[in-house]
Amino acid sequence: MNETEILEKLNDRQREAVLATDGPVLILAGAGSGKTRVLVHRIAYLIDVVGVYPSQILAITFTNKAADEMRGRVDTLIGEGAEHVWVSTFHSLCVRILRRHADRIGFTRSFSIYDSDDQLTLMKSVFREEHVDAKRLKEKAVLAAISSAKDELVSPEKYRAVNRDFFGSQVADLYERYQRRLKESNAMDFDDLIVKTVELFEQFPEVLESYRNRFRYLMVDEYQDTNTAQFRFVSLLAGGHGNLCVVGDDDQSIYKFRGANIRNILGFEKIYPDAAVIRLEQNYRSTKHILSAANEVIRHNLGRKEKRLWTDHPEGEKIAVRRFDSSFEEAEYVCGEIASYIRDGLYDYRDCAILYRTNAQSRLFEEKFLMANIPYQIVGGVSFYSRKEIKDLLAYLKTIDNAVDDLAVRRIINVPKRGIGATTVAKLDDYAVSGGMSLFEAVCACGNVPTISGAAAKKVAAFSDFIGVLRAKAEDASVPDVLKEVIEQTGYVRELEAEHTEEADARIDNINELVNKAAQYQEEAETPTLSGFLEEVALVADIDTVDEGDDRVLLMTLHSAKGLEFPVVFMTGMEEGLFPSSLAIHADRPEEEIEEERRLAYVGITRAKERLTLTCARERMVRGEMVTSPMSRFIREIPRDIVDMGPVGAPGRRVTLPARGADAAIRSAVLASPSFGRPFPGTGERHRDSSYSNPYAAYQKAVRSAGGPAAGSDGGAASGPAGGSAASGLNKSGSEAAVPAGDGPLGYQTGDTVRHVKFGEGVVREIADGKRDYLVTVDFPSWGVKKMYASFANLKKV
DNA sequence: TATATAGTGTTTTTT
DNA sequence: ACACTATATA
Repeated sequence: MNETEILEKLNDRQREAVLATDGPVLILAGAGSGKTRVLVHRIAYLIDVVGVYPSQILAITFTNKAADEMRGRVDTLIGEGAEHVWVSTFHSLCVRILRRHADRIGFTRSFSIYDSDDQLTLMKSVFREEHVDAKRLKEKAVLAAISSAKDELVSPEKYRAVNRDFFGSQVADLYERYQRRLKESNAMDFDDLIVKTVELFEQFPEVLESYRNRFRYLMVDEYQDTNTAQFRFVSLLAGGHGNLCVVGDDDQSIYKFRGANIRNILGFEKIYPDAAVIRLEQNYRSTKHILSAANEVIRHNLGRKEKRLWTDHPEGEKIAVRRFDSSFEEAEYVCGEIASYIRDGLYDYRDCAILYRTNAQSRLFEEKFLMANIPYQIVGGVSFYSRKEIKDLLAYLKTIDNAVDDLAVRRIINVPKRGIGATTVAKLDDYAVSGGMSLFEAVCACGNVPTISGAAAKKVAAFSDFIGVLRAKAEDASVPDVLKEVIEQTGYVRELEAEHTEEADARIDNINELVNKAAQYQEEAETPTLSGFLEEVALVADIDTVDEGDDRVLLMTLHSAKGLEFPVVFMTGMEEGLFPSSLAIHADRPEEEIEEERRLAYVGITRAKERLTLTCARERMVRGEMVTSPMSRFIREIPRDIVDMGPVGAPGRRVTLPARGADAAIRSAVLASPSFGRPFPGTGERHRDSSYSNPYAAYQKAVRSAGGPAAGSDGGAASGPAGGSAASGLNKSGSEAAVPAGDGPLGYQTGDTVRHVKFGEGVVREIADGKRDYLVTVDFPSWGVKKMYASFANLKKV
């Protein structure tokens, strides 16, 4: 491409950003201002006009998803040679560097990467070793302190020097011990990946020099979220040539809890006085109303770089604000709205996203979506890789790959049960510690351990032989083959198959999925290795696995939503105490914390392209307790003239009707009904009903593993609210709700065979007349008995 | 050594 | 509400 072609599709500011190739550049990119576009065009310009080799360009992102997207767009725009541009996340880039030079800092190239579960396990072990009473000091609190220290590049020694109080010196001890254990296990935690790379660069200038020569042009995305360690890493790399282009938006800095240092972006010009500063303020994503809401909310923050996003898009719909009596009604409303969008052909499921502050909030929506048969995907929460069966199998791979990974060995030494109990393991452990060896070395030498009896020793020896066989196999087998061998030889799946429970079946599905991932890795990796696979597995975030092609509603936290956009966004749980979180409200320095929450609100609002709905509930269950909350201040910060308060009343009054999908007659009928304006009938009962929540858990597993509510499920949905006593309050269709029971409005009745879009044909068992909708029980031969609301199920008589 | 049970504490957000 | 831990028991 020539210069004109690259520049013609950009606005003035964007063009400026592309043309500022050399020296430090700060691009303040407001939400939706086309920053990825700028970065990709900048790369094209560097290669095609400036003549930089693709391999000399490095772009760093925070998530694999962002990296993949940029990779794809670079490939499309540039074509030939584009594959040599480095596009990577901080963490995977650091792993690549560390593997190459691991021996210099006392590790081998097959070092393990510990996730937060592993960290906790290790810290618990350190507590035991140090005889620390877990009642006095929490493992998680210590890990948090250590993590913050690492974010700030504070070593155990330095930590000790700075924190002289009791807690401080205790943590310093544990920090030191923890690091030693990691090193003995040839393992690093997430934070170490950055810290160790910085150490490598600082201790071995020639290594740093080689990377400085290699990467002549650096670009860092989401710069507002870099912590001190990442900042140092970037500064070191850019140190020679100074060609460092950072892109960020201080208003979207939402990772302070993870050590993100907003000063990195606010002070960029101080650190690099000759930096070119470019502001991208034209928004290409949202309507005028949505943008105004975002601008008005974020305006309440002090100490930000003044900017005001604008757009030439139409005004669009006003911001819908809906307040409900309970969180159940809130979920029902959102569900009903989405159903009506689909019914009216306005949007697809994939156009809609539900955002919330905490992962726990997803449950309510999930229940409603299951009932309504709406396809959905939850991002975050329990990760695929943190499931027991997956962690077990990965621990086998780690044991094969990195024999000194004590944590992995300990995890599988008696999985499946082979009669090596806690006592034997403790003896092996003692022997290992006294002999200064790893646990697995002790296992191999168990014949020499005097305290272990003959019978136990035999079992331990069998285990070490077993690993030996697997290791031999791993020498020349592919990753999926090694994994399959482990599954076969351990009988892991056979054992699960024998259980014949839904949970076991879900676990088997997960295992198959893991084999698929291994096979995919083997296909795609340049030089596939066990370490490489384990690393890829360790560094994926849940958001990375979201497939744009699937037609489903996405549910995720506001944090996960950063960088994404959707035509329709619901921001839910907009209540004081939840969002902003009560932890922020009652923090030592509340103003600061509230500002971070406000930035989170800003991120949420700016995800919406066309429609934005903010919902809140007067009452909701929080950890088993009913909590009453006022509406979030962030709603109040939006000017009233761009807010649509709903069909009846204003926020603060009872608003429980859908804005759409109900005509005037229906509306007045519902208004007149005795249930309107009173606590939702039966919600409390329903939630206490264990038949509702328990099967749901199993159902949920099946759903998650199969990627949608339609697959892999059976009886779960059958145990909905008993007898339809608490009918769906708000459904999409007024006409169905208003007509009395009978086969007239539904077009079928008990005994009829009906067709469902997902479950196929089934026989109607029961039609219960709920308050506002019918609850239909259908027996699907291949899926089991299901209860569903008539207006959502869209059943057709056959 | 493995399992059932009662009691305990916990959560904001995540690479 | 839920998961995890310590304890008792087979």
